[in-house]
Amino acid sequence: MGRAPCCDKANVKRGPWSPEEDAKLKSYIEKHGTGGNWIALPQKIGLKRCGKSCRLRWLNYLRPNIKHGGFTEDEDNLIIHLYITIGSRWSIIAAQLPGRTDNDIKNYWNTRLKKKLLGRQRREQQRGTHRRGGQNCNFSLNPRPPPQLVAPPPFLPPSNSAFTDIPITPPFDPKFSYDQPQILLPNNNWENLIMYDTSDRNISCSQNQHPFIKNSTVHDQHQLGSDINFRTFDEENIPEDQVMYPTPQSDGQDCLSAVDMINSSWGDIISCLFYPSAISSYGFCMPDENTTGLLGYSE
DNA sequence: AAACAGCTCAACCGCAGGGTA
DNA sequence: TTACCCTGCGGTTGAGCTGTT
Repeated sequence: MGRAPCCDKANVKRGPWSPEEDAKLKSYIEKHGTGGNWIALPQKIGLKRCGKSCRLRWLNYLRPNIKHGGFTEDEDNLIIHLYITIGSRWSIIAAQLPGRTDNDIKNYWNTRLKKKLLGRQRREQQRGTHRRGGQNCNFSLNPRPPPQLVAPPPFLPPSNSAFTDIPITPPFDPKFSYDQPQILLPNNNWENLIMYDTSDRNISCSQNQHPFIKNSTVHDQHQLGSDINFRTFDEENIPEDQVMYPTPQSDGQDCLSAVDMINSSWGDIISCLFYPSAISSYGFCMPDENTTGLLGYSE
């Protein structure tokens, strides 16, 4: 038996939306909201549309402050960077670009940006191997690794710092995932946890503090034994002068800025940290059997 | 002017996962 | 625990537009 359809396809209109339909939907949602039920919405308004279609139309077209087309160079670079870092997670990428929808970005990537990046890659290859952070670096347009990462990125912790490697022994806690990332520590002490990026800059993270926001408090932080599961941060009303910006890298490949990160959930950021690609700025190391982690304590 | 190819992007589809009875 | 409903997501489609021959 097949899956039950979400609506009666014989009795719903499909295809492009008319201005009248747009007006009906927009006016209703602006007055009453969605009511938390998209399926029931079209019947309430008297639209012969599937609830999913209404939702899509609102989110991608009618919602206020939507921008269409005209992507800036900065937006291009951010999309490329995020795609290479986290793959085709369009909703997360869209969350970093105010006014842009995941559908728009997906279309833009598939029709133009991918070609642009391929062109850039070809030019780089013609000029020789692209170098970054002192290491050879070839990136791929299929960057998202399978869920079980085994090979660590090319990164070594700074040799001259007071740094103690903490062995992280696989297999990972099965709770580890993109969406509920965890940092596994060998004990409960995570005072002055240090995170390194690929250019040896460090970002200190004291207990209960957002690593990029001074004097911030971590809410809903779960610590079970040696597992720390970051979940929710109070991301509103953060004074600009309280945000610590990681400095741009000398090779021009900027890392994600702290502000960009604040606009998304911390889980997304940690995902980036744990899923570095060849040119990811933040080089958390996914250990194999012989590597130690890049989590460390200052002394 | 017509035919064709390539491109764009709105819309659709099916699946996964969360919530709830 | 299970079944069902709903939402959100990423992949895909196809109508319409634009450029080329």
